Amino acid sequence: MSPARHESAVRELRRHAPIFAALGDETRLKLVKRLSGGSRVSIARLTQGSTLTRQAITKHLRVLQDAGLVRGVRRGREYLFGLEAEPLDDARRILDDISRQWDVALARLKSFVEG
Amino acid sequence: MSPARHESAVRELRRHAPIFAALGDETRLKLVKRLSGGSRVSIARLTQGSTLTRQAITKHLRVLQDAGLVRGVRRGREYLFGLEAEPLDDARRILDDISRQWDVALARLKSFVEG
DNA sequence: CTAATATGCAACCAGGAGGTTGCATATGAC
DNA sequence: GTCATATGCAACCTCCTGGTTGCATATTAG
Repeated sequence: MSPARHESAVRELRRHAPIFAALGDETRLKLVKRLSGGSRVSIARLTQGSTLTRQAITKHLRVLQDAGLVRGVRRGREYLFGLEAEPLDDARRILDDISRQWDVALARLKSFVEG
Repeated sequence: MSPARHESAVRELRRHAPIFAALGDETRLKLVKRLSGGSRVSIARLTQGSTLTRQAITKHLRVLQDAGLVRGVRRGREYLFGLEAEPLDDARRILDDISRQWDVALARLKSFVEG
């Protein structure tokens, strides 16, 4: 792996850590899951059924939006939030990379032990 | 989807949010990536090359360990840390589920628009 | 117009996160 | 045995997070 590639990997981690951080809260994870159904939902509706305040939900949505996981559009007096797939895919790719590297390492160890 | 299945999904989110939270820090993400190479590394060696203190790294490792992402074993005066694949796979599964649900929703929308 | 609804903004609060320093202790090397 | 190395523990600090309440504002409904 070239030095250039290694640097880009580090930059990649820096870019992606906030995505995981945004997902690292139960409330936000629930919101993401809810929005993965495809519909755009208002803050008021997202608050319904939660024990939290509307403002708390609003803050969580802002965190998700800052991480790019969600995007809100105004419609009349409402603000509708919908999922954004791209950062989710980025996060998946990171985890896949790590798991892949891990599997390779295990395979190498196994072949070393056996051979 | 039965109520029972829905409840288990909520419990699943509660269990998995801490994994994402643990990954949601650049330093910890770097540590995980480093350990995905397969070797067990001591705290001292993990600290080398970082601008942070050994104690800071130790704290991060503890967070990762609490999330189950990493496990440490004592060897002599050292404490060697290695990756644990299972929670990583759990996190991947969650992301896959969400992406899958999202794709289904998009497909449904598309077929609706197209007729 | 008036009332209800949906959101925005700001202040405030408690607790946790991330980091440091200092000192103690266990283990390995010579 | 002595010294260097690797780690543990505790106190402390600052800043951010997650949450609240209160009030202001915009928009839709009747």
